[in-house]
Amino acid sequence: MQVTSMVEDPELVQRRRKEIVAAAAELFSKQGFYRTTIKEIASLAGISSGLVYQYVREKDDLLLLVILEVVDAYAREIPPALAGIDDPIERLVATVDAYCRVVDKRRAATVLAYRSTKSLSPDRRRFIQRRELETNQMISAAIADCIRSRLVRKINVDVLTYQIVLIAHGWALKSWYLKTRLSIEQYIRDSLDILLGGILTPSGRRRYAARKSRRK
Amino acid sequence: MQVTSMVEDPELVQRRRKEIVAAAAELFSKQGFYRTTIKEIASLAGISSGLVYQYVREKDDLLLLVILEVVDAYAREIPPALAGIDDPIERLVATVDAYCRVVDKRRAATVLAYRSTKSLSPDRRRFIQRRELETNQMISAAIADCIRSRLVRKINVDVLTYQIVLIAHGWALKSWYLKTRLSIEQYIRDSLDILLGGILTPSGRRRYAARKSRRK
DNA sequence: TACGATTGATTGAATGGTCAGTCAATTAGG
DNA sequence: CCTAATTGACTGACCATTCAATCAATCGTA
Repeated sequence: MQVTSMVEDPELVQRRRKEIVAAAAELFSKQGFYRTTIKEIASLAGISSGLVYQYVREKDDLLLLVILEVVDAYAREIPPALAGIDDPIERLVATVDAYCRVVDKRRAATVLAYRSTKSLSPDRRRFIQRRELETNQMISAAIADCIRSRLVRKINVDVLTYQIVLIAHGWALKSWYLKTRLSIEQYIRDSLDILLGGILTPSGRRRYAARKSRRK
Repeated sequence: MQVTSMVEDPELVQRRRKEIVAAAAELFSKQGFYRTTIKEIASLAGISSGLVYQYVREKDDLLLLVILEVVDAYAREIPPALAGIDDPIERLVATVDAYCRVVDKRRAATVLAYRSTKSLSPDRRRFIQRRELETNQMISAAIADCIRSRLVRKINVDVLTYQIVLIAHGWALKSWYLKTRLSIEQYIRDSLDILLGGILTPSGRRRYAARKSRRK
């Protein structure tokens, strides 16, 4: 599970790993995991191919480290964005905003995570998924808060949480289209407008309510 | 761009390709593109490895055919679900419902499409993206209809379209979590409830409106 | 009808290239 | 000098792709 290194000096291990993982992230994002060779990674990191294996046991380790980087960035960068915000709605908005911005900063890596999580060993995949759930937990908490204060009605928290996660990830996954039409600011604004403003007009609401009672 | 075959008889080509692509889809979904060998595909399809190359020029062709299958399924199966539905809201609901169900039937293949589209040549990737846009067009049309009839307010159609696409795809992408907690029927119902019912309570709406005017 | 010739499908062994991972030799710094 | 870090040539496996050989079906002709 843990990735082990042959080198003793922990400071050196940290520095070198950072360089290697950065190089790996760049190449994996651009070319994909399987099309990237250790030689390429090493040369981009400015070291020899053999040295990589002093800091990592196998190529798969690099994939784990790269994906972990992304997932941790989410967990690391969202909380500070909420600091000092009390109103539940404001917190929810800030969460969505922060999540989208973290993803925006790491679009390529986010897409990589989607492409490659399945290439991890089952153990490691589960490990990443657990981390992902921890991030989602922050979103769920913000939603639950809103419900507790009666600002949001009792919708399915899991489903809304994933809608938000997917809105954020969607900015990376579909950036080939979205980026040609919107800035991240507009995307966040319009997404929140749909989510919080609701989409129906008063007459739409009447129609929808009628439909619902008909279905009963 | 087109995938060519060495075999003359078009009937045979169609039958064999169907077998080969089905085998490829199954193995690519389970093991990923790069971990799957032509030998495995051939033996699952009940033929020799050499024969595969009579129906396909290279391994990459198989990936294109497999992904095309999925994307086409969307375009093929959504329209019939809308037949005879006139009310714009009902059409929108039916579109979301149909899309989610198509994805549900092809969860593994949908995930595969996300994992592997980047492994296609740029030309082929663009080709698939164009197909995807055609599918999205159906969703956008349903939304635009609702707006035209004043049942939905003037939200950003592109953004809402992608929210819906991602809700549908999300069922496949996050099925490792969602499937343990919901059935597809519940997922569709709860997603629509959030989307159409809106999430805010009256007091939430007041709060949100106040926030918006403050921002101006 | 019979049977050699032709065509096209099919097989699977052989080829060639690629790369992950290893290790003996070299370097640097303490 | 030691010792840990570093190099890069090397190895062994693996696998996409090719191709010579086989097989089955159909055709043409007597």
